Amino acid sequence: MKNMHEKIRVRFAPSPTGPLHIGGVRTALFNYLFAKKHNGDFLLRIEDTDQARYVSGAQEYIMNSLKWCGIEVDEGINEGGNFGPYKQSERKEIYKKYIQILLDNKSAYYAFDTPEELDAMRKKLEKSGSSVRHYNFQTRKEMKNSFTLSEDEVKQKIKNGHPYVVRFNIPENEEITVKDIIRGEIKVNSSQLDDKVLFKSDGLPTYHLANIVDDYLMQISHVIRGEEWLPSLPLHVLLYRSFGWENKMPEFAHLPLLLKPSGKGKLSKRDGDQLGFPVFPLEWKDSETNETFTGYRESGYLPEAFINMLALLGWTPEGDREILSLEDMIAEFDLNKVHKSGARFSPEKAKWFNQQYIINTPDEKLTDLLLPEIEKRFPDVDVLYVEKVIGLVKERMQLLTDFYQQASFFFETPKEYNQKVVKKRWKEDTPKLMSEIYDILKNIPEIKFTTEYTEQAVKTFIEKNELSFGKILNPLRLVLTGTGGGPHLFDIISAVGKEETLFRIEKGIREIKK
RNA sequence: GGUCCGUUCGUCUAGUGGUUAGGACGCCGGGUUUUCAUCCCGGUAGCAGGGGUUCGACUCCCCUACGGACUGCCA
Repeated sequence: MKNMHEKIRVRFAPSPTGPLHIGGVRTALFNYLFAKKHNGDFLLRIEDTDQARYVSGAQEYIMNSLKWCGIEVDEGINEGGNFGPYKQSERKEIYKKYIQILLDNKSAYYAFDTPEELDAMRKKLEKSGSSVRHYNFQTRKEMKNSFTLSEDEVKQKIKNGHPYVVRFNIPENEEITVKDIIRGEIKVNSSQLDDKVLFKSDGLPTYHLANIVDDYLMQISHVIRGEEWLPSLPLHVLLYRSFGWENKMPEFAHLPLLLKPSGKGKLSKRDGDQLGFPVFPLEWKDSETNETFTGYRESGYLPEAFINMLALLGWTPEGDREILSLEDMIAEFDLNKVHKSGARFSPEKAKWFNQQYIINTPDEKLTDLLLPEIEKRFPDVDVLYVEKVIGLVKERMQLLTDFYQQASFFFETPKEYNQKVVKKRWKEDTPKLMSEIYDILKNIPEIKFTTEYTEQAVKTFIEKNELSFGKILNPLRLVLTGTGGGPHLFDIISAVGKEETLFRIEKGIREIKK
């Protein structure tokens, strides 16, 4: 099959039925990577043909999510383009025109069955033990449609405003071979397919019709979507044929699904909050239930880490490299290297990616990201001081939000002391030793209160008195930070300054008791 | 139930007939840091099972098992 399209054009076509979950983000990302790799266009099309499931705010949420991820849309509602409108609810007239073509060439037909009648038909088939439960070449003979009703009856019903749908006339016993870039050739017999509704009684098309018409009209060259669409691929191919567009048919690639971290099934909306990790890129508030779902952004992930992690779920670049920028990914992306099987999402690895990115992000940039929130907690902080602190603690942050527990003692005197550390490090003679350190530090002039100088002074004291380093350094750390860990001790001392250091030592001696 | 898709360490994966089956996360141990983290070194652990094809199968074919998707006037 030759690709008839001179220009690569792909689309991400979500339904605004709620927040985009990370599987959707990955689909968008792969579309974007593929487009950019081949100097093509990436379009965003909103598929809102189901007004019953429409959720307000979802469309904006989708756009904001892509933006946060650094996925730039070339054509869409906000960006414009020559193939609009990019929202299906605004394309009603177009679909009406195209469904008529199918009706005229007998590829589609009218059906008048009520939901109850359809339900009864399916129940009956199930009860009879039949393997097929579809509305198809067989069962349609017993239902109310263009095959069982006379042409006049059909016309009359429509004229009288009787609700109807338009169904696809699937041929009987025809071997259909479809090609998927990731999975190769797939063969299906048309008798297994059902006469899908293409046009609903509310005057709007279903996904299948709208999708094919729009992809054709928008000159989409490659359809890259989730694996859940694979079963309807034969139907879509048949639709292209019925329109006579087979030579303009896009190529298809069905992406493997994202699975739960443990247990069965694909990742779902609920998993995140139950298992303690986000499934949405951005925070989402459900306006109906007032529930809030956390997002990667709010949890302290860097977008670059987030998309890097996502990209490697189902795709591997050449070589052993795992840390890749968006540009790297574009350069390396290859649909043929996308896997066939579903990938289990790992929160642990997601954190690891984020940590790598935090470590490699310049202090200045991290400061920009964190400053607004830091200022809320500690008003009047000095920007340069914050930047310095970030430099000292960033390698022990997995999430941006870890900053507060890692660095609070740089901004405020410890309120309490970790009892485990107290027990282990605070001995009988510690208060006396601490007060000696107090005196030493007190004698250092303000201007010489640097990391190097204070360190030298304390070490000299230790050596002169033939003490162990741990005996001094550990309790000193405790009074300064309240805990047993953290950056280099003398970096902390010089950062908080002479006055505060002395105050903390004095406070520690006074408050810490065994 | 039916149709289709899939199956390499716990997880993400490399691997396309001949490899000591490689890497990463996690976990464990060691070193550096007299702290924690980072970093470095080492260890742990895998081709779902059964038949073929072949001189030779993780790689090709079939069956079974398991997993997944779909089976709506939802996408």
